[in-house]
Amino acid sequence: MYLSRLPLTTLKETPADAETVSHRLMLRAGLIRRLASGLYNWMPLGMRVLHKVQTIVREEMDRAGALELVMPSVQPAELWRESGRWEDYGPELLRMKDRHERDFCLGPTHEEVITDIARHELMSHRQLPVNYYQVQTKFRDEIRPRFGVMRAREFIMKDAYSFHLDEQSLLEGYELMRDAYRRVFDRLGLEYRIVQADSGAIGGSRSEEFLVLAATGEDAIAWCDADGFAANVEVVSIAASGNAAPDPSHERELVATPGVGTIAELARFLGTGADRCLKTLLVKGNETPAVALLLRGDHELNAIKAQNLHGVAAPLTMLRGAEVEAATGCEPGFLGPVELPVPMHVDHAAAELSDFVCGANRPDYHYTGVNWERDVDLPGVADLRTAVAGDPSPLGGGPLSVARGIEVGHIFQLGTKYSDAMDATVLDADGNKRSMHMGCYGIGVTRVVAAAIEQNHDEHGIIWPAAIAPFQVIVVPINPDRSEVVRETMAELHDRLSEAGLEVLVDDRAQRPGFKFADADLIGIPHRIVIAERGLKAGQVEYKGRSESDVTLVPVESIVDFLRSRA
RNA sequence: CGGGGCAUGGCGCAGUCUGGUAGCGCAUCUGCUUUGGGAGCAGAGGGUCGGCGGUUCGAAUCCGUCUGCCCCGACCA
Repeated sequence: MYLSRLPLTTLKETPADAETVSHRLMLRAGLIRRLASGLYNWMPLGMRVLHKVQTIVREEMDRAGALELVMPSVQPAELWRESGRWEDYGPELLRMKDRHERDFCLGPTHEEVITDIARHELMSHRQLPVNYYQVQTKFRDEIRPRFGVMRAREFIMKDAYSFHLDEQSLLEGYELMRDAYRRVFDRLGLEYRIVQADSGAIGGSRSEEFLVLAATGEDAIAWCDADGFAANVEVVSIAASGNAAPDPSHERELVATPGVGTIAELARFLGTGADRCLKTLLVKGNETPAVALLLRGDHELNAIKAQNLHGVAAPLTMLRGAEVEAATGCEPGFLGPVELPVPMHVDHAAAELSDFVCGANRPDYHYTGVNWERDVDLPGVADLRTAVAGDPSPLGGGPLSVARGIEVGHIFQLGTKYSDAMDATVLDADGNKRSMHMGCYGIGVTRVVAAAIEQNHDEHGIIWPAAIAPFQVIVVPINPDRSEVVRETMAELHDRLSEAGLEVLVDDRAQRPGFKFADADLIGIPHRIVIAERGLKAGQVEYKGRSESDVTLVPVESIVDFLRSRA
């Protein structure tokens, strides 16, 4: 393809709103254009990348025996009522009515529809197992779309759903998908990890995430090389250290702390550490208006763990200022467990504190030198906090490391959650009706593109992994309008490389060399060939790989073989 | 949803406080020159200053209201 025929508008200036590298580069390179918040147009160059990702995904799904189909993105509400998710899914589900006032939604995922298909099409255990998949547009009305296509509202997902007679078969199907996913991400050329994960709104039992390692990732993963543990930090359980709280050495004292309402301010005000303070968080309860959660000041509450506690309403909801006052008689910022009139849970680490600091349930006052049992009964102890680097691995192999990542794939064992709710059954060999066991498996196709850029770029632009580059080779003629031999060689290389099956982009625009080099680097084509009059005198053109700094001279006639040896 | 901010040619911004004929850079078009890392000169086109309402002789600028967009935020207790 000749670049003069591709309206490529690259931007020299960085768009103001783009925060992350991938978002900036995708806009600057003309891969995407924003239509509205969280909604993006995929321009021709970006579409080529998207196609390549989709092709790899399809090839590996087909190889694993999955069957492609496509389901509507508009879905009738009845199905969602059947599964219970019309009520459960919340405002992320975009709902609408048709002209007859019937309820519909834009599909954020397709468990309901596929289960409906399965209960009509699958009757006998002899048809199982089956795995259906599609590559299709999803819509999730995110609270805050951001980072370009990384967290967009409309995005492309490959979703697959498997149906099995029993748990053993589900396990086998799950492993098959796990292997297929590994092949997909290996072929994409991405550095990733597979980690245990929370199954969230999709439901089911076991699930694992595929995370592309990148500093800008929205997820954090914890792992231990010694024992092979790896999980999303939000699901890492933290055992009690086994250390009892040291004996009290201070008397409890009421201290005036005017206006000191945060842990950071408190620690500074008292000249102590946040890890010597107790923070008291009030959340909505399901039996009482409020439940208090007590954590060490330097620790973070883990929402998933907290909402599984007895008495805590799910999803976890923090109380607002007025609600806190109604429940405790004190404004936020000065709460503590001493004589607090609400049910409480305390984290292991907080239960091991002695002589700690906490709010006095009086505005502008805290207690110091507080001790469990002596000053306040120790509430139920639980694992409430999110793991951090250095916490012990649950498998006992030593301290955990923590890194950030981008979730690009997620696989679940759903079990019979949807098949029970929607009566998706088959007859087994004995003629008995049995709910099918289900698995579901997703890859964020559009997000993969952004993740690839986060992981592969430099100060000049994108450096595409070979498998998903929009073109493999870019040919840059120097001043073609002034040199007939350059012009001829340009046309010759275009034809020869194309015939050799290479995807070639020829920059025949009437631009100066520097301009073309800058664009070639920005759009990240892996292989670059420069045609110049001076090299042609020796019958040579110049080759440079996108991530290399040195140029190689190659005879014109052997350029195809040379490129093949590099590809 | 709460808090903060922004809205002025295609993009990035100034001008708003202190009302008086709408500007800069990039991009686009034409011509000449230039030609190995985002060229120079000359000229040209393109904006009802987000919408509506108000104040005023006069509004991008002041007031009200609506809309859109961006950032931060379950961490505060």
